[in-house]
Amino acid sequence: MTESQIKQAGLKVTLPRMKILEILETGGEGEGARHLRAEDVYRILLTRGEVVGLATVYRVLTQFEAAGLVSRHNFEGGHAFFELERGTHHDHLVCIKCGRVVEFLDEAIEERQRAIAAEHGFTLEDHTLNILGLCPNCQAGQPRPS
Amino acid sequence: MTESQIKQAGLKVTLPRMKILEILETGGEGEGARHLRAEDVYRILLTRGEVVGLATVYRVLTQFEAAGLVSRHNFEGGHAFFELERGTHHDHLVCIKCGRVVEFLDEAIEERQRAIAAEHGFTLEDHTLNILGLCPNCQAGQPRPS
DNA sequence: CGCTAGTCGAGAAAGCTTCTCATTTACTTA
DNA sequence: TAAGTAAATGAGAAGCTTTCTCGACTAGCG
Ligand SMILES: [Mn+2]
Ligand SMILES: [Mn+2]
Ligand SMILES: [Zn+2]
Ligand SMILES: [Zn+2]
Repeated sequence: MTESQIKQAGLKVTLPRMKILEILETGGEGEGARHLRAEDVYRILLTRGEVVGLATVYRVLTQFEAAGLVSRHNFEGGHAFFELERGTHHDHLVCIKCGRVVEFLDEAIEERQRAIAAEHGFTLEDHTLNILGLCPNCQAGQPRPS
Repeated sequence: MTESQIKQAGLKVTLPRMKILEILETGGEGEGARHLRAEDVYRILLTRGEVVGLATVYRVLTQFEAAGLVSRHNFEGGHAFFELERGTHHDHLVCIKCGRVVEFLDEAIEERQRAIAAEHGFTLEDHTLNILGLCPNCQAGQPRPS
């Protein structure tokens, strides 16, 4: 339940926080867009007539990240994407044309990374792997912006 | 030789371009810092008393990238890093404390990525893999900013 | 040497993100 | 339920990296 997640994070249960968490859960509109920019979250709130400041969206997303509720990704292009943390690590396949994101997990790659960090005497804290290419739609005709 | 590289790219051989290329080659000062931000390149130029505009640094780095002379990386934290292109692809192990960068190439990982893109019907255009952790120095006592 | 397209530097501007601060709100206590 | 208080909010200013604009300058060519 969303309320308890916020409480657990040591944060007050406020309307903006609940709305933002709900948008991250449902992906906003019909689309199940799991990876949203702060601007996307803000725009969805506006569409619904909710009055939440953009500064609050950034602030809350950053707090949720610190609390482990969401994770932040820096795909190519500068702006950060946020997604609800589901406890299971995964990496991303990103379409460079329409932005579609497919998630995957490959244990062989994970294992090689652990080995590589160890070989160089590094501790392994985190990693980011993004595979960039064209999705099936975009290889064919018109991209459906999905 | 640096001049011919610039010419080959279809660019005029100008002083700012040669200086910037030279900095990317030598890493600026004594340190062989192979991964530099635009700001770093600009600061090294200033240190040497060279008068080159920051806009020119960004413009030239972008041109070099388009020409295949340098590659651009977006490690965590927003700003881009540039390094001289040596023709051989590699990924990066980055120290989250001192910023030290170690390069590596793992054919098993490369192969798995090709397979994953194919499984999902994506073409494989590019990928970025950054392993984040603490380097040996930073695990021990004081980090030497190397 | 002179032409011209390409390039430069400086400052303005853009675009994303964070900060400031007066006002409002959630939670605690009575 | 009514205060009291610390936390949170919203609007706009500000910060930062990167890009754009434009008048001045220059490399490359004949
Ligand atoms: Mn994801
Ligand atoms: Mn490198
Ligand atoms: Zn696509
Ligand atoms: Zn280190």
